[in-house]
Amino acid sequence: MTRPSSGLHDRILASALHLFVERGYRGTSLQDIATDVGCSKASLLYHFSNKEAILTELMAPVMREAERLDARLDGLDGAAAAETAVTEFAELAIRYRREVKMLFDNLAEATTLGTALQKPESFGERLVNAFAGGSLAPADQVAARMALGGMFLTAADLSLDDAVLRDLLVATALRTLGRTPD
Amino acid sequence: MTRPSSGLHDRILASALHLFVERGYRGTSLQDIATDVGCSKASLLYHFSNKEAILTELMAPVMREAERLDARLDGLDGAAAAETAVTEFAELAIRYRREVKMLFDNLAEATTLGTALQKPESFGERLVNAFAGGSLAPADQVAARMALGGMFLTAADLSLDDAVLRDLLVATALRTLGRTPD
DNA sequence: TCAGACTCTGACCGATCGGACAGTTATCGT
DNA sequence: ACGATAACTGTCCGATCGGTCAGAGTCTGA
Repeated sequence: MTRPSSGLHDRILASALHLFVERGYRGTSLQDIATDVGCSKASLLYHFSNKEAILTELMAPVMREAERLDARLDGLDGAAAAETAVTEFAELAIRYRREVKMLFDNLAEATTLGTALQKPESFGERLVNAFAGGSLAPADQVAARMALGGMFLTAADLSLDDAVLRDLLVATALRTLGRTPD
Repeated sequence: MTRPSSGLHDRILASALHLFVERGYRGTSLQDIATDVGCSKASLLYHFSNKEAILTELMAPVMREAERLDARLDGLDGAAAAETAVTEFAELAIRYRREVKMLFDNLAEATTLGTALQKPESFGERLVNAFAGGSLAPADQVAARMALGGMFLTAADLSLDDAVLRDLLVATALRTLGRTPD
C-alpha cells in the first residue's frame, strides 16, 4: 500500500458488527455504517465488494470454529458426543457472543441471504443430534433443542463474566439433557 | 357492508402471518403480501392503516393472553411462580407457535418497531423472574433464561403433536430449573 | 330509481436502498 | 522529479420501499 493504512477496513467491520447486532442486518443500511465509521458509503464498497461481504467476513471466524467443532463431533456418539458438544459450544457461544446474537437476530433472513448464514443451519441440526447423544426419541430431541436454544439465547443476551457464564451454561445444559455433570 | 365481504381482511392477515414468519417483518414488503393474497397493494392499505397495523393485529391475541398470564403471576413467588409460569407459557407458546416464531425473528427490530413488539420485552423479563422463582442468584437467572429461551425456540421450530410437545416442554423446562415435576 | 356507502384499484409520490464509476488525493519506488 | 498505484469520495443510477389519492365498480336501503 502507498498511503498509510488508516485501518478503515477493520473499523468498518467493528461498526458493522455493532450495528448489525443492534438493528439487524436488514435494519442497517450501508449509509448507517458509513456514518458510524465516519467515511463515505463509497468507501465501504471499496473495501468490500457488497453489503453481504461485510457480513460474511464478520462471520468467518465463527464459521471456522464451528467447522472445527463439527469435525470433532463426527466420530463421537452418546454421552461423549453430548458432553463434548455442550462444552465446546458453550466456549464458542461465549467467545463469539455478538456474532451469535447477530446470527439469530437474522435467522428469518438466513434463507434469503447468501452462503454467509446458510451453513450454520445444517450445523445447528448436527449440534442438536450431538446434544441428543444420537437419540431420536422425541423427549431427547426436545431436550436437545431446548438446551441448545437456551444456550444460544442466554449467551447472546446476558452480561455476566465470561468464565462464570460459560460454566453455568454447561452445567444447566447438561441438567436439561438429563446428564448429571461429573 | 354493502358488497358481500370477500373476507379479504382475514386473507391479508393469513398471508402476512405466513410471510412474516418465513421472511421476517422487514423482509416482507406490502407488495409481497398483496401478491400472495392476490389483490393490489392499495387494498392492503384500505383494510389496514399501515404496515405495522397488520403486525399489531396479528399480535393482538398473543398480547391479550400474555397480559392474562402476567396478571396471574403477579401474586405468586417461589416454586408456585415457576411452575405456573412454565406450564402456562408452554400452553401459550404452543397455541401461538407461528406468532411466537414471528416475534423472536424480529427481536432486533423490536426497538425500532412501534408498540406492537415492545410490551413483550418487559413481559419476557417478568417471565424470567417467575421462572427463577424470584431468585436473583446467577445460577437461577441463567437457568431461567435458558429454560425460557429453550421453550421459545423449540415451540417455534419443531413440528410435533401439540399436546405431546407441550408436555415435553414443561417437563424439560422444570428439569432445567432444577425443579423435579411432581 | 338513485343517492350514498363500501370495496377495491391504477397511477403516482418522495424517500431510501444497494451499488457503479470516474475522478481526486496522497504516497510510494525508481 | 515522476509515473504507478492504493485509498478514498461525490455523484449518479435503477429498483424498491411504504404510503396517498382520485376514481371505478357494486351493492343496499329508501
